[in-house]
Amino acid sequence: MPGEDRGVRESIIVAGVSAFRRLGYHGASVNDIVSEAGVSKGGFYHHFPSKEALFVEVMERVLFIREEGEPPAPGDADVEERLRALFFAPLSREADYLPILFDAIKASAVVRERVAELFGSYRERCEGLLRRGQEVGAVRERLDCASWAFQIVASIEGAFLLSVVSPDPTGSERLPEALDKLFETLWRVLRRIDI
Amino acid sequence: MPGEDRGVRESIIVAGVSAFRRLGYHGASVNDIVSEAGVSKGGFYHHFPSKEALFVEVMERVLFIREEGEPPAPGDADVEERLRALFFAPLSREADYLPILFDAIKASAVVRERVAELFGSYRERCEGLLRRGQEVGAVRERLDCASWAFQIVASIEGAFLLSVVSPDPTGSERLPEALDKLFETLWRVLRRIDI
Amino acid sequence: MPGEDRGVRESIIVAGVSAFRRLGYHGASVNDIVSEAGVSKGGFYHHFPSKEALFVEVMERVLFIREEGEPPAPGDADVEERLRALFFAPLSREADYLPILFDAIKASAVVRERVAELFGSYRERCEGLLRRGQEVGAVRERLDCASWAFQIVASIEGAFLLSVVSPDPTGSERLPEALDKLFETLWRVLRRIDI
Amino acid sequence: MPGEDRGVRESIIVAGVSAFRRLGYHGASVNDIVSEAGVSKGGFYHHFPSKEALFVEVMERVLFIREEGEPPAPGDADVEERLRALFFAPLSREADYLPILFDAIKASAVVRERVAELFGSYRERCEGLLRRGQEVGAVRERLDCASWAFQIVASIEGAFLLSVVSPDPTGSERLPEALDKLFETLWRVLRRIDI
DNA sequence: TATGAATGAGAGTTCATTCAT
DNA sequence: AATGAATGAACTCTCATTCAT
Repeated sequence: MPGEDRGVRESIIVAGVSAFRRLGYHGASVNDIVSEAGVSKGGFYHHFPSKEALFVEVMERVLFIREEGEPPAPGDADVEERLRALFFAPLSREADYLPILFDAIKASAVVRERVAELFGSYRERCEGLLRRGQEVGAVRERLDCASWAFQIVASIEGAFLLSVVSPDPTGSERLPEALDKLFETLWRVLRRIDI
Repeated sequence: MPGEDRGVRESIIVAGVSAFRRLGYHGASVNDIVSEAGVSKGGFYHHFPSKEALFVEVMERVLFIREEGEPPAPGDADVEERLRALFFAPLSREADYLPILFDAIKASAVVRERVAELFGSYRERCEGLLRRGQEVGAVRERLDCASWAFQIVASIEGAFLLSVVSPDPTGSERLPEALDKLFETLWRVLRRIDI
Repeated sequence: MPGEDRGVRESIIVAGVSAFRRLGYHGASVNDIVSEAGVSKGGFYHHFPSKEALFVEVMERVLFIREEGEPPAPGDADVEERLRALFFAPLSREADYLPILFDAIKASAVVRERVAELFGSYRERCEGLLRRGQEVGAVRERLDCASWAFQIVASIEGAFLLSVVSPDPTGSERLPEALDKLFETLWRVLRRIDI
Repeated sequence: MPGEDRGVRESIIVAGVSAFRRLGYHGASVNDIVSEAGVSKGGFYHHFPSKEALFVEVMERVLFIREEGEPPAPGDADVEERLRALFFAPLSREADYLPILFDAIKASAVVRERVAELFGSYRERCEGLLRRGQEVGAVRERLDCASWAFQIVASIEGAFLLSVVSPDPTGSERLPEALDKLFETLWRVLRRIDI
């Protein structure tokens, strides 16, 4: 029964998302996950070849920044809007997964590669947008797009990281606000011919 | 023999630094550490109550940004220099320890608290410096110092994080250069009355 | 459809022969076998009550020395020819199945019994042939046929065993040649009135 | 305490010998072995890196045919005696370990290599002895020593194999007697200029 | 007939920690 | 102070077999 099938897989993934979040990659045992999912151990390994494989799937689901919001804007001066959309897209993912990622990264080459890909593609999309801005005249001409793309991603990921580490709610409450300010500043810097 | 004693502790810490870096917090077993240190297991537990305790000590040593370089500047307009020093201080620490931190953070409340403290104090020092800059007139008056301090730390830590994940050397080679540009930009923004 | 039915059974057996050879009795899982056979797990258990049952069937097919080549010789002095045929018959079976047999023998009483039967019947046929040789005058009278039959079988099986274990091709290349020499010697010994 | 140390290792090996014999390589679990040895699982893995490693050690102990009984005979015509000693040496080892060996051989390359070595060295010693017999004049000159050495080992191992498989005690009771006859025959054949 | 998802006991192995010496 | 053998719970993963569909 395909519905049931998808149901079991799905419930394992959901349990995985929750268990990994609560306990970390190493802290969450397959037993934890299957008992939370209400599935037998054999069932788990019927659907996933390993705990690592489940984690990769969980990661895709939780961290992947969807491409939406970007392509439907082929216009002229909408570079700002598109950059803004890209900038705030990570806010939609589950912020507290960043440390868990790094919990897994030493244990799994696959995770390492996937994360590098993730950040790399994000950086590339930033860079592409900046270049397009230059063509259109919305971004200042003499600008090292690659280096600025790196910096943008770094600021965002760093903000996530800090908001997660800080145990007081003030820190995490500050996140959207901080990103807001960050974007305004960056945008000012980027669009001026001369700062 | 107190000299020997300190020698044993020290060699355990050194081995810990290296083993944790290579293998991560979970990946490095106490066996790995003691055999690298040339110390017996009993010796290890004589000096450290647990693996976690060693990790905290290793963390202090590797990540703690020393207060030095800051106090010797009580002058007037040297806020820029002091901010620059603070900004680049993390570069001297071992960059690849950031993911290892997150490997440990889920497994140890102590580590979690210490990391929060670490980032918190760094942010506070940034904020203090910015306020001092406002007093002296080196930083523009109307500036949310707390929020900008957050942003500065985020950019730095984010840059480290990306440089660690990216497998290509370009990414990590880019780090000092990127931080350089980041600082210049930020400083321009911070000091101008009007951007 | 009976044709299809036999086809499924057959393909399971063929896959079993191959999987057991490659991986051994314990090493070959039912999954390995059914996926090699292109059959579902349910299909497997429809045709065989257990993995052990399949192995017994595989064993029959691979190891059983067929009676053919023997009965069509009711003549007088053809004892030598018939003994020679019996002697070399095992060469036609798949030599590398001997260790796999022993892989299974501890796990299955049925296999154990069947193997004992197999070797027993071979020994009996040897013994019968020797006795017939005595009647006919082709084999020396005073000869402990039972004991010599045992010895013949031992030499053959031992040769197989060694040829399988030895990793260098010389060893296995030597097998037919060695059996040749062995037969010549034995035959000389057996047929002489006095050695 | 070195005495205690050797005691634990020893008791694990003894339990291994017994458990492997009763249950086979796959059938004997580490749990079986440690509970028979009265040792904890951790203790087992403190002394042996794996079940496979224990098996290799057990195998050495049970199957290795010690070199003794051979070197103290540098004389002239004692080739017969030395060959006889070599021939019957395997009788002192534990006969029923042969199938267990093959149970393990598919699962472990190390075991496979060690067994090949074992049989190979035995064959070489046979061959050397035959050559020495030729020099001394005790063995007929025109004799393919390599091929006969192979045949001797094959006969012995095959006899063991059969004696183990056959469930009736007659079969195993027959073993020393059969080896006796086998040796007499072989020796006659080997020493005669013309058979 | 045929499917393949589900089972769950049990496999080998790891590891932080303890403690008798 | 120092040793390293010993512990045992917990780990990830396997697999022959069952059974609802």
